[in-house]
Amino acid sequence: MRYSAEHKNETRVKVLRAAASAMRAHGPDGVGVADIMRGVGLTHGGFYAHFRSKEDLIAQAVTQMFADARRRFQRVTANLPAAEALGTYIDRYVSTTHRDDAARGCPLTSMAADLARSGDGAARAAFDTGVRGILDMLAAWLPADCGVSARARAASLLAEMAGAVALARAVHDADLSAEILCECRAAIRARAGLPPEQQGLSA
Amino acid sequence: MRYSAEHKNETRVKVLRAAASAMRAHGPDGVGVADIMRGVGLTHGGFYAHFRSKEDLIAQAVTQMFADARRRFQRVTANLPAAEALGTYIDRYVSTTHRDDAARGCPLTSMAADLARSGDGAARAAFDTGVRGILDMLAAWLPADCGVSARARAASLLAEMAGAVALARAVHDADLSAEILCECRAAIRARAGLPPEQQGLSA
DNA sequence: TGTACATCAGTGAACGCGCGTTCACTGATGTAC
DNA sequence: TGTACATCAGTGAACGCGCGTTCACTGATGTAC
Repeated sequence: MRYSAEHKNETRVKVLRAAASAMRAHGPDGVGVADIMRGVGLTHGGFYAHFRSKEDLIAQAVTQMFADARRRFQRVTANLPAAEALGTYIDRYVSTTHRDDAARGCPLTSMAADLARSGDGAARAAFDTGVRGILDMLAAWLPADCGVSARARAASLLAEMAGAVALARAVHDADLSAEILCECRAAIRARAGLPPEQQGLSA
Repeated sequence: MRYSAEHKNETRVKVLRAAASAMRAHGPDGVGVADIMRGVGLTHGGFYAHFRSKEDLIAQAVTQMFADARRRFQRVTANLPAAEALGTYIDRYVSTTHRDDAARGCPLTSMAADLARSGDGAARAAFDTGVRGILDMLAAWLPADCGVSARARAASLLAEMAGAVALARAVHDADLSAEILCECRAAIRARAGLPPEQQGLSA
């Protein structure tokens, strides 16, 4: 069946979004081409009308993941002043919600190890671009402090955020996992110059 | 050929060590049973004389990884006072050496994402034990500060250490990777109450 | 002490299985006349 | 306007391949007599 040009692009984007979600949840090697196509209501054979290979898909999906995460976040922080946007970002990042929803979360936490082991230059380049984007965003919200540049503080805060969520996901014990998130969130807020979270909002 | 009881155990430990290295470098799904056995000079069929399944091997290898990392570290910090041991731990952890040698490094950075996706209860329990061990070790070196418990500070510092190395490994650009390690190491040392590193030691 | 047998770590061929990829085919739609 | 043809997204069977696992077998050594 012949389809319009817009139809083809719509399908491509649907496959890309499905891949970006599934790969964040299960890793790039944890999802098959057939799984992704089935999730979009197609069969695996059609995949190669849109992507040269699975490697090509992974590289494009990495860009898609950062775009997804950024869009979701900007929907919440539009027009907030710097301190509030930063506080919102930290609280949403270092949360049980983010921990439990890797499919829609930040690629840093879910994809870093897979990409570190991968020889796929395009995917890694896309990852670098994504990391720089987040660092720039954080640095723009942060004033320099005690002679440490905003950029340096951004790198340090981002590392703790990503590490906290990665650890909280890996740890099986619910109390230990919650403890890690809670302590890290408090430390990160303090380091970012934000007031402590209000008590009583969480159980 | 019949072998002595010690021989069997020696083989088991050799397989376990080889698995612990290879899995940290390539992920548990990135190494095959046959690869590991070949690395020890045996064929794949003999594997099942030592382990019930690959899942069983992974769980035991996780324990082995933490033991390996701990032994390597204790060799360097034996009998050091707390502040020096802590400083040594941080400097070694957040380093290009550790970044470039995942096979002999901390399982937190290399295995967290894989275990988070895994349904293997035994492996995850072993990981929890390992995380608690590192947290206890760090907490013992850290005094409480500003009403924040040593344990809470340990969790926060460990998250940044693990996150920094994970990011530095994933990022492809050498400058960005080095920048992340350098800034995070400085921030972590400062937060741990240690003096800044001496300049001039690194190029 | 010497002999016959049992044991069992290790071998290597074989098995299902799922994966990424290929390919001949389909058929609705765009295009040329 | 109507007709013949070309296009190409999508189908589904088939392919090689590597993986985890099984299994009949080997043969040096421990054990029973």
